[in-house]
Amino acid sequence: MEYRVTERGIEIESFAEFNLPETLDCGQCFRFSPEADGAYSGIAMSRRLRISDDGVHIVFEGVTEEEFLKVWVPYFDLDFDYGAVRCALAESDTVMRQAAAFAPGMRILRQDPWEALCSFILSQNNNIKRIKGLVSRLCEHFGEPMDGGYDFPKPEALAGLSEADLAPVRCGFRAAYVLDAARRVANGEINFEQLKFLPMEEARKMLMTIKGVGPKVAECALLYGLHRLDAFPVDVWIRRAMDKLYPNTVPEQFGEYAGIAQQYLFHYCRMNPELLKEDECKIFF
DNA sequence: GCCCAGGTATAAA
DNA sequence: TTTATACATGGG
Repeated sequence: MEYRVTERGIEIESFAEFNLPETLDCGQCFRFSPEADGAYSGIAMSRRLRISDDGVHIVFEGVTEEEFLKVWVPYFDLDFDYGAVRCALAESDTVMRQAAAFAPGMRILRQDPWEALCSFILSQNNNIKRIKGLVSRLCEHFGEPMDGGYDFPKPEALAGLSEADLAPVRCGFRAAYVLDAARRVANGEINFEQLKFLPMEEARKMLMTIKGVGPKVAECALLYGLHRLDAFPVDVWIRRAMDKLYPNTVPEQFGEYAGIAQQYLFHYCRMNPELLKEDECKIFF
C-alpha cells in the first residue's frame, strides 16, 4: 500500500475498491458515523479515527506512519485485492454480479474479535439504528473514557457484572447473553486465537456454546472479528434469496469467499428492500 | 396501537 | 429434525 506522510496525517490515493460509506455503513460495524463534511469518525482498536475521502485522496487524519501501518492497514484490509474477489464472485451468477457491482468499494474490516462477537449478540432481533445505540451505551457505561468518547469495554470489565448492572444499556433479554459471552471469553473458555484456525464447522460449534449465540451471530463473529472470509452466509434475507437462487445447494458455494458474498448480498438487499418483496418480483422471485 | 428489526432458546410436533 | 412462540426495546 502506497502512502504519504503529510501535515494532515497519512494520505493514500483514492481508489475504487475503498469507499468509506460502503465499508463503514454497511452493517458490519457500529461505531463509525459520518460527519457534516462526509468524513467518518469513530473509535476502533482502542483508537479514535477520522478518515476523509475527497475523491483524490483518502486521509487518515492525524495518524502517524507507525499507527497507519500497525493499525489501520490491517483494520481496513488494505493489502488485499477486493477487485479480484469481486470479479471472481461476479462470475458465479447474475444476482451476485449485481450485488458485487452495487458496492464495489466495500471491504471486510478486521475488527476486534470480542467487539464483533458482543456487537452481533446485541444485534439479534434488532435494527441497525438501535444496535448502534446499544453499542454506544455499552461503551459509555462500561468502556474506558478516551479522546472524546469511550473505548469498547473489555470482556473482563463486563464479566463480573449482573443483568441489573446492564439495565442502562437497555438491551433487554440480550443482557444475559452479553454477560455469558464476556465471562466465557474472560476465563479463556472461548479463545479467539484458536477460533481463527479451527475448521469452520468446529469454530461455529464452539461459538454457539455461548448463550444467545446461534449460527448467525457465530458467522458474524467469525467474518468480522476473525476475518474468516469463508464464514457461511446465514442471514435470514440472504438465506431467503439463496434458497430461491440456489435450490438444493448449500451456501458454502462461494467457497473461500462465502462471507464476502454474503456481505455484498446483504448490503444490496438492505439498500434496495423492494428486491425481496415477492409481489413486486424484482430479482429474487 | 401495531409491526418489525443482520436471531435464539425453548417447547412441542 | 422441523416448526411455533416468547423475548425487551424503540422507531416508523
